[in-house]
Amino acid sequence: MTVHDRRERERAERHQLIIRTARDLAEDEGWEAVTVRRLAEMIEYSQPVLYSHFASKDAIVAAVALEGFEELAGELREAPRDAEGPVEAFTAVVGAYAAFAAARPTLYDAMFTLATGLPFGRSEAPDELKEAFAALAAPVVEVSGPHDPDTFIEVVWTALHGLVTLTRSGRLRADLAEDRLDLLITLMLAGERV
Amino acid sequence: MTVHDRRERERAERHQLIIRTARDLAEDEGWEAVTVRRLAEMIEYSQPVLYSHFASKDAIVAAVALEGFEELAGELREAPRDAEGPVEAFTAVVGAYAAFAAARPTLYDAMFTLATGLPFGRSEAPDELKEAFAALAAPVVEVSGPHDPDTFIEVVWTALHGLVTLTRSGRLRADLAEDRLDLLITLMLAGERV
DNA sequence: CTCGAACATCTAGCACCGCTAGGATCTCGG
DNA sequence: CCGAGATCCTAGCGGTGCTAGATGTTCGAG
Repeated sequence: MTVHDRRERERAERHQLIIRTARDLAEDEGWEAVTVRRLAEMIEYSQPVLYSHFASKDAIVAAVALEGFEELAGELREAPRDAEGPVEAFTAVVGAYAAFAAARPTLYDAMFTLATGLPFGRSEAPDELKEAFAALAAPVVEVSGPHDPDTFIEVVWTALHGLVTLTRSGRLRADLAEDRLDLLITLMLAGERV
Repeated sequence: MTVHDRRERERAERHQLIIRTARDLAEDEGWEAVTVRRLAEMIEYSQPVLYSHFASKDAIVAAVALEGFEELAGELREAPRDAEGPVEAFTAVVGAYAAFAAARPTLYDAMFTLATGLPFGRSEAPDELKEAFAALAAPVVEVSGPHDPDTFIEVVWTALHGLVTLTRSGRLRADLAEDRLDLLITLMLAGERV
């Protein structure tokens, strides 16, 4: 029994090692450097053992993406903690989202550009995803004003996503990211007073 | 002289044929089906001739993307033509942008997700790009209200981009795309009255 | 009119990719 | 002690983007 347990524990550790290695490598050299061969070499196992843990390479980046959603959820929950009033809470959570994307661009790519296989819509989505969305939604609906709350949160989220995505693409004036975020917040909050 | 001219003309035609074939194939079967081998087979030439026209496969999708920016610019210029007043012009151009992305998702991907090599920022950007941006910017700055016009147009564009991107990712309630667009327009216009 | 340079094109192949079949090795219960 | 099952690796398949070198074709100078 104990031997079997140790095996399972070691297997779980190796599972995590794969995810961490993939993430580290992606952050160091970009996702295009993350290949199954390279990963296998780094964890000092042959390629087939990777496939005993994950069905495909995409499943590995999906696992990294899931870690990302978990971390994002944590930071979004933390952000509005000390806020005084709904407007400040909204500003805090939106700022935290933008900060997350700016600080972990590679992870953000995995979550939104690479891991297309992850289900999102409604019920079949993983918990990590729903929790991240909920953590963003909570302070946002508080300032939805006269608008439909579900639509409002979706619009805020998509706008935020577009902002952080294009900011990093080099297609905007690079040094003015903060100004854009401030204006976006202003515009979203202006709706409250309509 | 005339022979040489004919050669050049045929070469230019083949250049266009490559771009059109890549675009058609991508629209039919997705960008992952667009390989150099497949392209070569379809235009009935060997692979190296593709490389006599384009430096890399990425350069081919960049050429498709450039076509996309040209078309987008055209539609954005056309949209506000019959508008009465700046608000209607703004609504029209924003709607045209969303309609373009919804109608040509494959092309939109080439423009914003795949063709990362295309320079955008400021001066070194291709004309097609600057014109598309300008066509969007013209009606948008008219409703920028008290905000900095340059920042306002960037925010509108990024928000719009995020909206159309995530709408197609299946991570939003699929049937409510119009509601989201309407709300986004409302929020952006609310700034005018601040 | 001829012949060598320049051009156009193709065949074949390199190094890599994701992924997997099949065999070797090790572990462990009976 | 032995056979079954788990574990892991070697080797390879069919694909990718890209290119070196050979082959044919065209054209202008002598």
